[in-house]
Amino acid sequence: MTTPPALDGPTQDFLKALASETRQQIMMLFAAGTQLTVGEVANRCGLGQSTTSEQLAILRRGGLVQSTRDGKLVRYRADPSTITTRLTELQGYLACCCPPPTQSDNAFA
Amino acid sequence: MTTPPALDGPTQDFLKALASETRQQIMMLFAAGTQLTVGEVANRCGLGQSTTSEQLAILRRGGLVQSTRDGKLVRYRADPSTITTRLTELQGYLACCCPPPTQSDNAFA
DNA sequence: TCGTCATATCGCGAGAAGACGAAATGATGT
DNA sequence: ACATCATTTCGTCTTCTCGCGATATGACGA
Repeated sequence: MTTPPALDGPTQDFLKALASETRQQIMMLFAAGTQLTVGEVANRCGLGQSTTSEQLAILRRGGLVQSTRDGKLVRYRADPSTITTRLTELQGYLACCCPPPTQSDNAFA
Repeated sequence: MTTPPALDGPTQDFLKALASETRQQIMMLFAAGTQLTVGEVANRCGLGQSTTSEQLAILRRGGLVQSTRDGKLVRYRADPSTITTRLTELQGYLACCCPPPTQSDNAFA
């Protein structure tokens, strides 16, 4: 009862994944459809191998990246469709906290 | 060099503010332009008074809520215009991590 | 099967975040 | 000025997160 509704699980994971500067930097590496292995990501952002693997797993849970096995490598890339979905959900959530900006957003005290 | 560009400060604060279930619940209380005092928020989500004040401060830093002094009370409410701004910035950030999708899945508002 | 390479998982220590009660600040009424 | 009420700030504790190295899993080639 003391728990008003919050966000659903997937959107939770999405926000948590994004709420880390390290993971934001990782996401930047996937600009323009770039695919990278765990090792490549680790090198480019100066993180340990295990750390990188863990952070990528968090990003995957959040729907920000996808992964594919390619032999002994695992290639990660951005997951645009899920990102768009989550972003839309987030907008919907925030929309119900925001009065419609059409008219009622007025600042007279 | 090991630090590729991340998000700017305001968007950082926005994401961090949102990445907490407690704060998400608080935001829900401000649906439809509702204004609430710190004490009211504390009661409704079963948190201590000081905790609530601190969480509201984080939400304010993130641009999610505004506050106004009204006598000895402080009334908090959602900050729709800033929310919209931050959300748009976030979309822009994520857009550059997403390959231009075949334009079939683009939910740009 | 065995060895090797890439990735994932485990265990750990350091630091940040969350919640609380107590004390400080600010505003109002007497 | 003083008392009072709402809020903020402070000190503390507990819990979670981040990064690491070490170890386990999985895939390939000899």
